Amino acid sequence: MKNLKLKAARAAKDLSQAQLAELCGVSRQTINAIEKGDYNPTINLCIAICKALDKTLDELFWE
Amino acid sequence: MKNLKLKAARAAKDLSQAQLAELCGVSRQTINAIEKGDYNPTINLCIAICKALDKTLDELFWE
DNA sequence: ACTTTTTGTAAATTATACTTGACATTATGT
DNA sequence: ACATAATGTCAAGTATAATTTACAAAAAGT
Repeated sequence: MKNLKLKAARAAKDLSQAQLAELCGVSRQTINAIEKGDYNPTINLCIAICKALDKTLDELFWE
Repeated sequence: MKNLKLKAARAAKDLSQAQLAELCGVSRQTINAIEKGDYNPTINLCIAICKALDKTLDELFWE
């Protein structure tokens, strides 16, 4: 299941997947895979993504 | 850094590390390591832990 | 005191998150 | 139409989350 909340939050900040990846210190493919929803990132990466997008874990990764 | 919020939430449910591990489908050592704080669990495991303890991600894993 | 449960910790293995590099496709702009 | 940026996806490699087995040390119970 795709993570549309993440996709929307990234769009709201006008960031590309590559730019968000840079901010989080991971590869573009990793961000793409998370948005696509076909895997299971670590909590530290989720936190880095949240901070980059000014969101909390519950806002982006809770059902 | 130890995850004391997790430890407290588990205590509040009167669950041992082994019982919580069972509920989450992981090993006791994994729960121990997360409480001890020396590593980086996946988001799916964090969510399983939250559900077992009736907490949200922000309550247990957000600083 | 003794027993039992719970916790802390370690080493070796397995599963999987994440990387790099590459290419195709879709959007956006001029 | 053409160029460029952005996204989707694959395959092979590396890093590390999570497992198993095992043992020692606290904590809790009787």
